[in-house]
Formats: sequence, C-alpha cells, structure tokens
Amino acid sequence: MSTRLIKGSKSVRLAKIENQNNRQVTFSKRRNGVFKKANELAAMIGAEICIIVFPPGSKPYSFGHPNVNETIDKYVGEETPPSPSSPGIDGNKLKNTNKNLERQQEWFRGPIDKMNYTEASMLKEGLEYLLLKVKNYGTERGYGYENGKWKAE
Amino acid sequence: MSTRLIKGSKSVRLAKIENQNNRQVTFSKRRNGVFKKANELAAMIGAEICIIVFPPGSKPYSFGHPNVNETIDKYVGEETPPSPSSPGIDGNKLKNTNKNLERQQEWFRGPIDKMNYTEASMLKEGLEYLLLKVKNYGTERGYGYENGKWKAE
DNA sequence: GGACCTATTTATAATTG
DNA sequence: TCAATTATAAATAGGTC
Repeated sequence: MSTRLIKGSKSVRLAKIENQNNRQVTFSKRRNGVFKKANELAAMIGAEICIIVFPPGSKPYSFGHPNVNETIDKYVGEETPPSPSSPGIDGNKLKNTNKNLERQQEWFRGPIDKMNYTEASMLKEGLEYLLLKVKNYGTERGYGYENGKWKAE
Repeated sequence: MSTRLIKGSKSVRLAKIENQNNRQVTFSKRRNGVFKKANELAAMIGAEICIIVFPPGSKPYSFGHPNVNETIDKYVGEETPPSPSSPGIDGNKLKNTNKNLERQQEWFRGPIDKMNYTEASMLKEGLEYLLLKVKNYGTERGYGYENGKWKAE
C-alpha cells in the first residue's frame, strides 16, 4: 500500500504492448481469458469450437472443445473455395475440384518442393477436397489435444 | 421500472441453456464477446489467431487475425503427428511421412470414397505434409475471410 | 515465472421498447 | 426479431510477495 496508480484502467486495448515483460504477462492472462470464454460458450451452446494462437516467433497455443483437429477438419470440409478465375456456380464446384484433382495427380510423383504458386494453389484445392473425404473416418486420430482442459504452457 | 430480478447474475456458466431463444441470444452475444477478446489479444500481443465455432447443426462462424486459413495452415504445418503404432523418433518423422506418401500415391488413382479408416488415416498424414509444403506459396488464396472485422451473421 | 490482491473497466443476463 | 438499458458478475492491469 504505497505507490498505487491505475490498475484495472487503460482503454488502449488495441495497441501493441511495447514492454516485453508486460506483453508476456498480458498474453498469458488474456489467453487464459479467451480460452475460458470459449469454454463457457461451448458449454452453454453445445457448440464445437477451436482457437489457435501464434505469438510472434513462438509455438502455437490452442484450445479445442471437444478437439482442435476435429473442428479444423470439419471447417476445411465445409469450405467450397471458388476458383480464382471463374465465378464458379455452386453445382459445378465439386466437379471442378475433381477435374483439378485429376490434373494434380501427376504432381504427386514429382518433387513438390518445386511447385510455383499456381500449381500449389491448385493442389491445395485438391487437398482440401481430399481432407473432406478423410475427415469422416473416425476420431481416434487425436494426437493428444485438449478436451475442455487447458494446454500446458 | 417494475419487475426487476437478476440481470447480470447467474454463476451457472457451464450448463447448456435449454431455452432455445435464450440460447440463440446468448450465443450471439458471447460469440461477439469471444471474438472481441481475441481481436484485442491479437492487437496487444501482435499474434496470429483464429477461432472457429460450430453451433449444433449450423454453419460455422469464424474469426481470424489476420486470416483464418493462414493460421490453420500454419498450425497444421507445425504438427508432427506420431504414428499410432510406433513411438516415432523425431528425426524419422519426416522420412516416415514421406514413405507413407509414396504408398498413398497409388490411392489417388482409386475411388477415395471407399477408403477404410486405416487408409484414410495414413492418407491424412500425407495430406498434412503436403499442406505444409503448399502453405508457403502466397496468401492471395483468401476466399473472403476476416481481417480484424466481424463476419456477417 | 506463478499465485494472490484490488481498483477499475468490461461483459453480459434479463428486461424494455 | 433487434437495439438500448442497467444491475450485477467477471476480467484484468498493475502491484506485491
């Protein structure tokens, strides 16, 4: 009880914290805060949710209810990315994806490290389609993720 | 100013809300709350973050700073899932993934809809490795995601 | 780094219009 | 449905140990 300044104040919540120590402390506190809110949301609604956070230059922290990977797979499967060139009619999206897939099959034989952006982009479309197909095959893949619990820091 | 009961009360934050209307209202409010907190966290720390929520039987809601897909790809790329059977030495993980990849190449020719779980699981490992490779090829894939803004409801 | 403290700011449940 | 209100509960910045 001596020097006491502001405490729960400050309305500057959208500026990067410059002091590295304060930033680390705030990250730890607020990360837990966001994860806790997400956990409450999942429980109250009965929803699936996952959060992934990458602090600059660090490993990711993640939260998932009931599971991070499940939710990611489900999300990627839901997506139907439009072709960059064509507007893309809904009914033809799957067909187009399959056509891309045929073309891409050959690339699996070559060194994928040498793809350019266009090739990689097309490949990614195919991969996402494949992931959609794969995602339905059970859940025991889980490589040790959260289940309503916090991840060890 | 007549009947006034509790308002901001209730400590039961981990039970599913039974009343459908209340549940919908709470979902909308708290989803915005979580996304707002995540946005603040990203700004204050300078971190990447993404959130995906699936309400039961509905389309997903997502938040990403700066982008949902970027963060997912980065996360999937970071993962090095251990083989279910073998303990897996760190140095051999990539090599094993590549071996699986070779075997899986043949499957791309067959109907992927008929894979069993084991096949799909192996395929998924290969896909995740490929996605890691693909994720470096630019960012203009973005199929219209968030960038610090809220998604239309 | 973590666990606790506390003034202050936020989030939000129930309600009203 | 949907914005605004408001009493109350939570989150949290800065501090101490």
